[in-house]
Amino acid sequence: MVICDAPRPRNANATRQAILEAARERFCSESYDDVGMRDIARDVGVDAALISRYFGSKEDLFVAVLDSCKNGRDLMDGSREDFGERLAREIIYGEVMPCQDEGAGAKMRGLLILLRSVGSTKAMDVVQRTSNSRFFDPLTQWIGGKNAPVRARLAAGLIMGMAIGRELSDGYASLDEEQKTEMARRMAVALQGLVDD
Amino acid sequence: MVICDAPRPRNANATRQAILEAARERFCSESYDDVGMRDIARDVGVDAALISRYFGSKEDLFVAVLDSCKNGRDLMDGSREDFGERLAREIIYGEVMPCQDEGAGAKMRGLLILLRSVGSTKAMDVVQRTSNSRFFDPLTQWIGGKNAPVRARLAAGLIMGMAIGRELSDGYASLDEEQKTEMARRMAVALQGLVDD
DNA sequence: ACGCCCAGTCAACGATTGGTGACTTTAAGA
DNA sequence: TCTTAAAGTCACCAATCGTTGACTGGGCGT
Repeated sequence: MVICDAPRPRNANATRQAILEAARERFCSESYDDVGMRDIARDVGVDAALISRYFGSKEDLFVAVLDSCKNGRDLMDGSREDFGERLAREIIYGEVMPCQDEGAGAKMRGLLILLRSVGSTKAMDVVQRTSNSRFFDPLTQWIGGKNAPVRARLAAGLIMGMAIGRELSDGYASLDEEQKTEMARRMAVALQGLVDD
Repeated sequence: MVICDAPRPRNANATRQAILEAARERFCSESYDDVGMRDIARDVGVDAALISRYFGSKEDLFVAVLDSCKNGRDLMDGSREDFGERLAREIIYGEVMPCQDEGAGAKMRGLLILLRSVGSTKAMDVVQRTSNSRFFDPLTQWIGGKNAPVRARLAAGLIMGMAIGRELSDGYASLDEEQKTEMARRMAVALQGLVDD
């Protein structure tokens, strides 16, 4: 997205970071398969070969990206009481997608990438191997209480489902403001119920 | 999956149907991108060129598959009262995936394909163009009542989210039987609440 | 029994993919 | 200023993709 015409200063560390950020941006707005090394390279203003050089393979880069983002852990910041409402607003009212750099939507990047990866067999292998320690376990611990694993998984599923639903419905464009409010309300209740219970 | 060594009788219509079924099977267990024309052809026991010949392009084949399957409409058969429970069991207890030919899981093929397509840009274009009339509208009508569009979308999102969650958690292998039961119960309640309300 | 039409095969195409090794260029230290 | 290690580029590879056009062979009508 951000192409800088000025020649980038020769700084391996900064370049590596820039690649990581560009990849993160790509991976959360397109699927694993749809993202090409050359796309990322073009975003950074660098040759694609450099990415292989720094990160090994595309799969390794993907893992590095998953490691670099917050995987929804930020969602657990803030009060427990309005978790449902906060998250529902984040999902319904467009602050989630597209993911802007360091913007409000940044919170859910890890989840978005998870979501985008559902299709690809290769990406799912990676995600499956790491999603427990990376996402479910922290969420489970944060939720706590009785049946925490079950509630955490339901909550995660709910969140992802809503994100997909939003995607499929083109941002709920066909719903009027009242319906959106109703949707946010219901979703907040459902989520909060899983946190509290 | 099903490879028949015996030479298939020369019957264009039957072959066309066989291709459609094999493609449906593939598309609901792998993503659009991961499914290759050659894979489908091998399943049927036919050359890949024949598929292009019969269906035009891969995208056209995908549309034909979406048209040919029931898109979850079967879910609306049976009583309204235990919809939540039926569906929850279907999702949690493995009758959904993998989709078997004409088996219990066949009901949700359309949804599964939807799910598998989330990643691919090309497949999503197709799905987005058609998912309203194909899926959301019938569901909305079946659900009926106040805020039907909102409730239908929430239900669809919930279902898809649970399916993804299951996928990510390798069929909830890490949950014991009691936890699975609890999960099914909670999910049934959530779904039924959306249908009834 | 012959011939024809069409179901199906085969080889190859152009494009695109991730990845590799040799090359060039830059910046920093002596 | 000269040297050198590293940063970055370039050309190319092997594999795979969907798709095409020329070809083959079997079954049906006559």
